Amino acid sequence: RSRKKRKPYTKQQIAELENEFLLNEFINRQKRKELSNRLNLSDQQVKIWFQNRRMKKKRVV
Amino acid sequence: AVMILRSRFLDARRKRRNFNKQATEILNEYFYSHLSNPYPSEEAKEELAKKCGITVSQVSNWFGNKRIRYKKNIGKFQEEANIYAAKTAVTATN
DNA sequence: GCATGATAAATGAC
DNA sequence: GTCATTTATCATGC
Repeated sequence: RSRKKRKPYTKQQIAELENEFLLNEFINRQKRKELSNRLNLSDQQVKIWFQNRRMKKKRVV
Repeated sequence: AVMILRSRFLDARRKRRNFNKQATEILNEYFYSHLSNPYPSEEAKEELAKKCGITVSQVSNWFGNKRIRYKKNIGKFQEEANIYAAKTAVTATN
């Protein structure tokens, strides 16, 4: 099983993800599904993005 | 558009500055003397950070970059590896 | 022009 | 879920 190549997201995708992150840092399945569908990202990608985003927030000291 | 420019401007952490030669020496010494397992523990990272005058995160970044770039092109680092191998060999005999 | 440090996707341990 | 990583990409130094 080969590793998926890292692909940077577009400004539009990031903007919408950030906007949702402001509303709630933990996204539920429902919103995750609708958001991933709208942004042409997989459900898994949105989930991972929120995880990484929470780590990033913590990292800023 | 303004937000994009602002976010990039605020991303000052990316304003990179090279480490001084002494810090690089210390990091390379550790890396090449632990080449079989170049994963310093949290305590080792803190010690390296203190010696080098950088943060623990910067130590982690350095090892992350070093591991992948070494693995990707061992030949390019061969000379460097020999230098530090000899250096640690000398200190070991003393 | 690449070397280098930092950050952004993606994986895996736990 | 967190979190240390791997990997590609970005931004800067020189």
